Amino acid sequence: MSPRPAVRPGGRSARVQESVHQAVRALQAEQAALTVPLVAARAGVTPSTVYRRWGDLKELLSDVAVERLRPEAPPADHGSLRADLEHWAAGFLEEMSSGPGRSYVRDTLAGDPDGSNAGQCSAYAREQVETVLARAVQRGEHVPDVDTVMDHVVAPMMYRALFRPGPLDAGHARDLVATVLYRLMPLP
Amino acid sequence: MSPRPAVRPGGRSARVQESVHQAVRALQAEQAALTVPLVAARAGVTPSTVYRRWGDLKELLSDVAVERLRPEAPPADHGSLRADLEHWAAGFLEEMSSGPGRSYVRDTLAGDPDGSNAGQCSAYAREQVETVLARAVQRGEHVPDVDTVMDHVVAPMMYRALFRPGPLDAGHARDLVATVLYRLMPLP
DNA sequence: CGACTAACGCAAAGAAGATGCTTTTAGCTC
DNA sequence: GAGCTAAAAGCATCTTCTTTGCGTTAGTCG
Repeated sequence: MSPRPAVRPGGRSARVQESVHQAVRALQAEQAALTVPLVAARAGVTPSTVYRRWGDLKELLSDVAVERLRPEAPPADHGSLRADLEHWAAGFLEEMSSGPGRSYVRDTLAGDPDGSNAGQCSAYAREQVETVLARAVQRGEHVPDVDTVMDHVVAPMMYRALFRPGPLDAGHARDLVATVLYRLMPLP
Repeated sequence: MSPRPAVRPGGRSARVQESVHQAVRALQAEQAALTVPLVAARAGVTPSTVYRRWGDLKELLSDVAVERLRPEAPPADHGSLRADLEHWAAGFLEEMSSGPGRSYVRDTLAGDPDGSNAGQCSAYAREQVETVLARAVQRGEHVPDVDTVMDHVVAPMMYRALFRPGPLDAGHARDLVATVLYRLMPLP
């Protein structure tokens, strides 16, 4: 969340921010070296503008990364809580354990002095889970607590993505969902 | 892990590495600005030495951070699996959610291109858990799988420490342990 | 529509990072 | 344990990034 003062969000400021973010994404896509002067040049902006608004490259990367982690759509409806959760969890694990996904999460954490971007990242996942659970409630299903899902489905996947090298087993997502639904569900 | 080539671990190299690590810790303790030249000066070494061995500041910080995350002693023995796990988990949460602890974990992740330091960080926790479980087996207790504990106790705590701002509830650690022991234990 | 001010551009100064070459010294062989 | 080899550290220099003061532009509000 940190265009530093976050004031004056309209007009030129907004254009500059968008232009700079876009420049970062472009350079990342090209595997190019990533420095403030290069980003600024690509964005058609002077370096000092970037330094003044973001402080340093890490914070800029954190802002760009958290933006990329924003879900593009609510989780698909597969007709049941279990199916919804399994599909969403599989997709989440896929994204977070991919090369780019790992980078985005690490960038988010790295350039985030006050933890607000990390919080936002977690909030995105939480919203998705809440959507799935709310839908299940509408169906009359018995659902677990959001925090239970965060602790026992989201957290284990994120932990493995961050702390374990190597590709992740997709079956793991399914197992975690099954564990929550059939062993951790509060009594009806 | 990564003094770049990691070769020649004796003599001068070792002294330089220790001296540089110590300089980083000293500057961190003083809240001083942290740059390679400053660290080098404090360590009585030329900056180019640091650049050649660690590549950049982030990697150096990662190495120092993972070093600080190494447990100093095996978990205390409190006479039962539950007590051992609860105490260890409480301590772990305390450490990871403290200001410095959070920084160490973030530094570890940030300057770790190949994920080896992150892996080491996770391995430390895993060793501690294994020690607790092995002791319980010796006592004849029925114990959960290490991976189950990692997924449902360690991961949730780490997730909250990293992604949620604000202090953490110590009772949470206890709850997670109870959940694993009484709801997720594989049948005897 | 005019004053106010946040945000940007520009340029210069200061600090950090990179690199070729030399010197030291750990580790190995005989 | 003396000499050889090459890894690692020192040194000097050059490049690049970062910071900062000041003038200008352009949203915003009365």
